[in-house]
Amino acid sequence: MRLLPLRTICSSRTYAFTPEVQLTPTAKNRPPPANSNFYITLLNQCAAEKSITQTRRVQLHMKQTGFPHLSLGNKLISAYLSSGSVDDARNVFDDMPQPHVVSWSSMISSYIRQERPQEAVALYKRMMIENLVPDEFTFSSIFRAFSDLRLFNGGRAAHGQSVVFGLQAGNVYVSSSLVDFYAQFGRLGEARIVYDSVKAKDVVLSTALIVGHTKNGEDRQAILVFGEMLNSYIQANDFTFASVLIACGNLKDLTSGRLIHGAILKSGFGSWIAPQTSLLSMYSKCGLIEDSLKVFNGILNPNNVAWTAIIGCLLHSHREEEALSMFRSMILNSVAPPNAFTLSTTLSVCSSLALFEQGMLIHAYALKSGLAENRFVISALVDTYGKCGHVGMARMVFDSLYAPDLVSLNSLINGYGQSGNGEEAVRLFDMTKRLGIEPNDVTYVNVLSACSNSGMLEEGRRVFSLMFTDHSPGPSNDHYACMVGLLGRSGRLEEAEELLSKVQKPDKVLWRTLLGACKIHGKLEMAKWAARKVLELDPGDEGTYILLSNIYASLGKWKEVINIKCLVREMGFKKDPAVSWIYVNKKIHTFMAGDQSHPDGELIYKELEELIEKTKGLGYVPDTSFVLQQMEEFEMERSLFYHSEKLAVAFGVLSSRGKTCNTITIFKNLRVCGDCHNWIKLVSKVIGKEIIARDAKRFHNCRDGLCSCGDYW
DNA sequence: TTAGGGTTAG
Repeated sequence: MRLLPLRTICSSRTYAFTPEVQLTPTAKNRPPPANSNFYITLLNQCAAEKSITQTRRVQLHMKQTGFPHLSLGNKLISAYLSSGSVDDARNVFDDMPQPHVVSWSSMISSYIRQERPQEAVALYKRMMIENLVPDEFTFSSIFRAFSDLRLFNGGRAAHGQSVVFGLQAGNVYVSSSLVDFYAQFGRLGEARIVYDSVKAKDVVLSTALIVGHTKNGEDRQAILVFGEMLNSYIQANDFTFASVLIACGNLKDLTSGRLIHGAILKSGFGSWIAPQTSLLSMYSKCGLIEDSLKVFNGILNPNNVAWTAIIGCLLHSHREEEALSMFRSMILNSVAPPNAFTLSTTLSVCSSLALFEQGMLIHAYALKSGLAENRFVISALVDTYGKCGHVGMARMVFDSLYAPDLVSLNSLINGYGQSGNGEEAVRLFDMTKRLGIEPNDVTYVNVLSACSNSGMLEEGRRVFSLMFTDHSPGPSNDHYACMVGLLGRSGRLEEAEELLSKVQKPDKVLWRTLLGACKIHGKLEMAKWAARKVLELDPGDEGTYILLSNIYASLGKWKEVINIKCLVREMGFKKDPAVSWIYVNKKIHTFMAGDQSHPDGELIYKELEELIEKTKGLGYVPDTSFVLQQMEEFEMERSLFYHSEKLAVAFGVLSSRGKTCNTITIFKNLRVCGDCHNWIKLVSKVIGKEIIARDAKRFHNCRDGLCSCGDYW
């Protein structure tokens, strides 16, 4: 027997196993011959199974067998698009001499689904250039691309084309999409014309108009369209119910909301997730958070939309602790992981309670899950860090933005303002236009408040004057209130009053701001006048009574204080008691004035006495003008010593002793008292640590006897 | 073709 040369054997093995062989088949290894029907069946299967790999294999097989695969190009495109690979589909599409119109429209709608509107519009324009006739599916998707890209004229031109091709009037698919397009640009008039042009309206078209109205703040109109729809015997679906409930919530129209809740149950949508989510939001907006929780607990498998909704509801109902535990439950129990919506909402909870560590944990989660680049998450982080007194961290997150964002910028300006760094706030404001951002109302409120917090009168005046030249439509009452506050705090009460007189319709906030300034400077007559103005606008404004009584108290006019207190009691008002709190060992410890309920009460009072003695050694003199009740001088001092913020600081000092932490952070629900402020500054010097006091308005970072607010707040 | 949840101030 003749042996084959070794090299030949090797090469034959190589031949059999390398992929090149499969691409250049010989008669022996050629795959079985196939016809169109065979590949059509295969491609249908690939599409049904949504498999990119299988579709690629079939395409490869076609090439190997020499089958003209582009003859089934439209089928291939369809299989790739079903599998979610728009790029593979595009490769086939580009190789085809004349793709079918269905392939054009499928490509366009897939680009839109994948949030690639630019490519969708480019394909649509190519259709126009090549004189192709789009079908109804092309039009029903292309308007979304134009609205996503904020290209109103492009969309309107496409509307014209759809009319020319006879595909708009009478077509609910095209018209629904068009109604949505016009509504996205706030053009409800045009949306209504399109809606009216369709004789045989359906549920989708009606829902599109309802949504259009709610998105543009026309909630009453939305409910009217819903009624029109029902009168035309069009049955609402889950989308419709979910949308119209938004309108009820915005209007706080509980009667309609409840009626619709009943209708949802009757029509069998009671267990559908979108209407349920809308229902819980509606109840929360109507102030019925318990009902929201009831609806949420009835959802079998809440998705991340429902979880986010309930977290937001709890936040808006000021039940932040529960909102956070809901977030924890979501992480532990839900199959749906938190998304950017969830994170920004939960960060807002952290921001509201100034929970720095929780905020950092969510930041870490965002980084790990790839959500740290979402603009909502970023701006929520900037806000949270700023409100936690860590404006440096806020700046770091802001600087990580590729393109600066208006909301983040506003949050950062606010962060600087609250921490007493008005100069940086103004510097950022001056950079705004250079960053390509147009400041809005919030920007001006924040920068003016920052000036007010830092006593920057001239800068405040300059910024305010810019509002008349650079900002249309000029300052609003809120901006005037900032300016009145700034002038008032600087002691220029007459000027503040003069500015106020220029406001066409001053609201109670403006008058109350003037009243607040009068309190700082003990201007009783002007205070009485401002208080009268507030009460003319809102006779039940309890804050005004309290402010006025505080002014009398600081001037020692105890008879008037008692009169007001009686009046307030008769009117049934209850003043929010001052509460301070501190986080120690992952627990919140709250204190009220003279509070003895803490388990470590004795130790805390002992610590407090010692701190008071030590600060007296540094020059602390109790300032009894901050006592708001008539009592003997000695009693006044004692009452000052047991203010809630002092107790919280004493507990903080006690708990941090021997530990490495260099900062003690306390919180107070109202403004920090002036005497406590002086005392806390001195305590920071005594213990050699920073004390951060966050009150209702701002941060006080006290270090070495000085405060970041420069004693101006 | 239509839908529910998100960030800033007051």
